[in-house]
Amino acid sequence: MSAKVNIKDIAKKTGLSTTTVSRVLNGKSEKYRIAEKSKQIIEAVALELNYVANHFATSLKSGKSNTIGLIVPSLSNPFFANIASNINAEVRKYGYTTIIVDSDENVEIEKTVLQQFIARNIEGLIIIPCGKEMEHIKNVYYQGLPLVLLDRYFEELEIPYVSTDNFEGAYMAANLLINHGHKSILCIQGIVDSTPNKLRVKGFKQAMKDAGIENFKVVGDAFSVENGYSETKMLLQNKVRPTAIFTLSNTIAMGCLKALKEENIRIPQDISLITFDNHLYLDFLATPITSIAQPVEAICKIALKNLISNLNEKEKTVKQVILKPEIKYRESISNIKN
Amino acid sequence: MSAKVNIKDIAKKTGLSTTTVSRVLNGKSEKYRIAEKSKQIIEAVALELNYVANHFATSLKSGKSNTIGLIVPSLSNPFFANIASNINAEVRKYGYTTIIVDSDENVEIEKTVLQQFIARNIEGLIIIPCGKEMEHIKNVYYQGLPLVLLDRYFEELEIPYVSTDNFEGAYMAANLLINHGHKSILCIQGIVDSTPNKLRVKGFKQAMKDAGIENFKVVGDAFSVENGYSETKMLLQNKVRPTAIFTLSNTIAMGCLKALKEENIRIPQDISLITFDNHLYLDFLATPITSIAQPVEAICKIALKNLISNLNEKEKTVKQVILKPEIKYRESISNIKN
DNA sequence: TAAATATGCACAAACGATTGTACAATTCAA
DNA sequence: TTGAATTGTACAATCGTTTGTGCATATTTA
Repeated sequence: MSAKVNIKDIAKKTGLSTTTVSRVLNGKSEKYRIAEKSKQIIEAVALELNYVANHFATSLKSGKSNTIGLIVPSLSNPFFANIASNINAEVRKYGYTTIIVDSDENVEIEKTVLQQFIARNIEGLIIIPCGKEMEHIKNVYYQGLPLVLLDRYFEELEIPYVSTDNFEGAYMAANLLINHGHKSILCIQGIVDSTPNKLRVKGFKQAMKDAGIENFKVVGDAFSVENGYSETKMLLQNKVRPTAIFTLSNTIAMGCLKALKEENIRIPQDISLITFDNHLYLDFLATPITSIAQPVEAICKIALKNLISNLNEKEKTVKQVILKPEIKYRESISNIKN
Repeated sequence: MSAKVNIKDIAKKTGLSTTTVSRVLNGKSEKYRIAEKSKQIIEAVALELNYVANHFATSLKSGKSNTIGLIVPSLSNPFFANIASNINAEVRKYGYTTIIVDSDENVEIEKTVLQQFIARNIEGLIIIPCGKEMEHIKNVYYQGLPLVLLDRYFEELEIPYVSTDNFEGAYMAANLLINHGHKSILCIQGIVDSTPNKLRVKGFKQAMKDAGIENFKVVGDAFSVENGYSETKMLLQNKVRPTAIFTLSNTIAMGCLKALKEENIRIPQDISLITFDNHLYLDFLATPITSIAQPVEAICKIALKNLISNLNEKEKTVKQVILKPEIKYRESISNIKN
């Protein structure tokens, strides 16, 4: 990188002091009564030399970074990628810059990134945690860093979050199956210890219980395509199969689909399927898959509004928001009533 | 944010100087013969106070940021999200941190982000440009910032890039259609001025020409779902329809699919379809869509290897790499020969 | 015309970390 | 016992900005 121009270079070239240069370049020429002529000269030279203020120096001095950090567990998951895209656009509206990092569903990476973010003086943090540990997040929160959890949160903490009503969503999904006469259902779950997963499983079980159904199973352990695939494969080894599957994420559904296809199991004739998370492609599948859609845009907007308001005020208002999911009715559930 | 601990706090608490603290914390205690006892005390206190070095100060002093910037046009496009995820993981292996930013297919945002990256002293840049302008990218490149273009590049410049053989890919795709007897083909393109688009269109046209077919059209103007949708909708207004469609990206294909479905056009019975870009879900569609797969992982790995080698050496070696695409044969093309 | 006010700008300290060098204290050799 | 060598640490400058304050010079007022 060729030597970058700094404020000193401009000062030298214009014959003015760095003070004056700085003031002009920060739009404070009025306040400090810099002569119009000086102002123009400085601006011209800055333009000519292609000056860009060193962010480190600025931030070091001001303590402000104008940056919001975003940690997502995996950008290759369209659900999270979509969130990242939304957050990115929304953050820009507020005049901040987003730094997005992918933690790869790895708590250690998550911790490291958190440290880096702190070292970079981020002003606010939006995080979709891996979900296995919370100590490090709790720490930075109590140290005063404004943050909002997205999607995955920790029920027992007072940290702000915006998420979907996972219990309700799962309950709705299970109920839909039940209402179509399904009495033997398999639920393929994601990360066992994560709150959304726990609540989804809880909602699922509650629906089963309320309907007096005991023939159900919950398997799996990751929000991944592989997990959906292998669990479905294993399922299909058995002679006795459930009549319906409920996958707790779009990635799991994708893996499930793959396994079903390999074994030539048709949806919904041979088995019914419903999944958490919506996506455009679900409409175009061999059988469009009924899904529980999370209000992603609203989640992002609210999270950011929440965060920004905490950024500006010294007092923190803790807001924990749960939004209602919505069923996208498609054709993957067969009615087997009687 | 409660006052962060700095090196001074540790110095005060240990009764040692900031110099000594800094040296210990940077693993230079050997070099400067810091007493083992001092070292242990400092390390203990740093741990206790939860010290994190201020990245701005460090970088300001050293001029190093240990950061690679990545600009993608849209994270909601799975193709780019996937690249981001790959790059992120790959960069970590080299000990750097990735900062990902979404330019929203907006050149102005791209320019702004570039400035911010420079202000943040990024050491290397990977960029998938919006594709409409190149001046700003050219400038930073010639100022000495190591960078690699991904996917979209500029043929006439000597800037390094890694991309797919777009001409070849499109030629293969068109040829596949032709070999199945198609003589009336519609191509829905993306951003008209972008290199990949131009080359794909060129490959498409060349195949047509080589086969002596003149009944083809190229329409559209964006790598977006909307573009695919509206172009297909418009197409379907006509009485005379092509027998096949070639979409130049997965997003366009998605929109096309939507329109076809709305109009109850079946694939491949009523119309055949082939698309650029591969994705897992293409396998599970009503009719699995044949696609031209780009070697995403390889692209990312090579790009990064390329970038890192330029990071370490003062001399820049310009590498422009074109990788071969691959056809993923699925069931969306009907044979209408004779 | 002298005093008061306004105008335009620069000095120097500070942000937090790093580092060449200098210096005091300890140990060693003779 | 004294000078040399070794050991352990601190001083102070520096990175590029920002900013409170103060000092000239110019302008206005009476």
